[in-house]
Amino acid sequence: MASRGYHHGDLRRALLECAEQAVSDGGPAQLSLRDVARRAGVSHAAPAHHFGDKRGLLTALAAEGFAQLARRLEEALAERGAFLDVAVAYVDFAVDRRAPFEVMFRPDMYDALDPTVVQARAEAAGSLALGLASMPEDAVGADRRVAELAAWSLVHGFATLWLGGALTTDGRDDPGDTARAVARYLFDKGVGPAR
Amino acid sequence: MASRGYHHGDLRRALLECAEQAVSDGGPAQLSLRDVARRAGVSHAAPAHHFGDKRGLLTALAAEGFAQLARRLEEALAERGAFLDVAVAYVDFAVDRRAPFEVMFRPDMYDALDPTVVQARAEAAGSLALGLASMPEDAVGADRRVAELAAWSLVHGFATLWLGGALTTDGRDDPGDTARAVARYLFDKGVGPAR
DNA sequence: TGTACATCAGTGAACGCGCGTTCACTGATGTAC
DNA sequence: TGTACATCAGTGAACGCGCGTTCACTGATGTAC
Repeated sequence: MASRGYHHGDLRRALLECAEQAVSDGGPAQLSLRDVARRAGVSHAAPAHHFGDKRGLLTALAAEGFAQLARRLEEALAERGAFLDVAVAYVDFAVDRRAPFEVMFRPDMYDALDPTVVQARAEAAGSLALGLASMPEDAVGADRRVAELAAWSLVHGFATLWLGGALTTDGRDDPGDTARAVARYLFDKGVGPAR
Repeated sequence: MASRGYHHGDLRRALLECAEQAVSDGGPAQLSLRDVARRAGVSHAAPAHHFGDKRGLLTALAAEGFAQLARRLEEALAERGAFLDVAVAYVDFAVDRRAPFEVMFRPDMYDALDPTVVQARAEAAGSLALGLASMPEDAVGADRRVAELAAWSLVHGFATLWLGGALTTDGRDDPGDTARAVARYLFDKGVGPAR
């Protein structure tokens, strides 16, 4: 636990945080173990010691990301109780936890079959579906599977476009607000101004 | 125009096609000029000769992609005339022109301000909006801008999730069919079975 | 029909760089006695 | 309280590799005369 000296204390944690920063700066593909080590002020061989190899580091990042997304969606559902809030939470996660989000949906870059990843991802998907289940029956329609897919596509697409800089922010600059208006659109057409 | 010999004929075209293949194989980030040259059976300095540098090649790829997307959306609108068809065309493009699609929405990798790119992108966006304009007034609702955003998010999200392998194809394996059901959901809830 | 010349598409050698991975090592820590 | 030892986190030198870019070049083509 000594923060200085030969032993770091919690280097694994620190490396993950630096990796996240690195992904934020240059995207998942630019990530390099040496850069992460540099950011953490540690020898370049240290990351390999903790994660085996580059793939291992990305796998850890993805697993953490899914776990946190699941937690956030659950919280939104528990606190607010409506699908709209879950949708907004999804977009919020993508925006302020951009790095893990981008890694998570690039399964070719990490071990997507890693048990930790698989479980965390299932939890996140479950929360989203649960959010949808809170909608009144007639708003969801006949095919619940299609509704789930549409809901996921909508929030995921909005988040992706936003992150990709494809959306011009004319006027409203808070993605959460815009996301709410868009998500509301899915189940309640003809809304007035957002919020 | 001689296809053999020192002069290639249309090496620029050939390089773009090889680049697309390379992106299909390994993603945009893996693209390397040397690999593209190798695929085209040409010296590794040749791509630089045509595109200046790596960024130039990706810019050309993106410009072509947006132009083709715009064309496809226009065609779908002209032939079928309904928003649903435009939505399906968007997803189809993403699926069978995966490589350019992935490049297009990673604007940090190329020169997004390139005039050719800007124009082609605007055309594509216009076609999508036009598709939406074909919907009856009461299906679109009060805020057309939000409707456009929702529509784009929906198709883009679906396409992205599909490409990312996030969607388990239980049963229906044609993305177009599923996309149609999902898109229909946006404006016409409570549909029965897809198609 | 033939010759000189300009143009430019494509070559290939060379450069320096950052990377992932390996491996023998060393320093710090905790535990057994 | 002190000593020996096992454990393991982190080091640093070394390797081989593929990359982007540069640059003087060469071969093919078209055009002027």
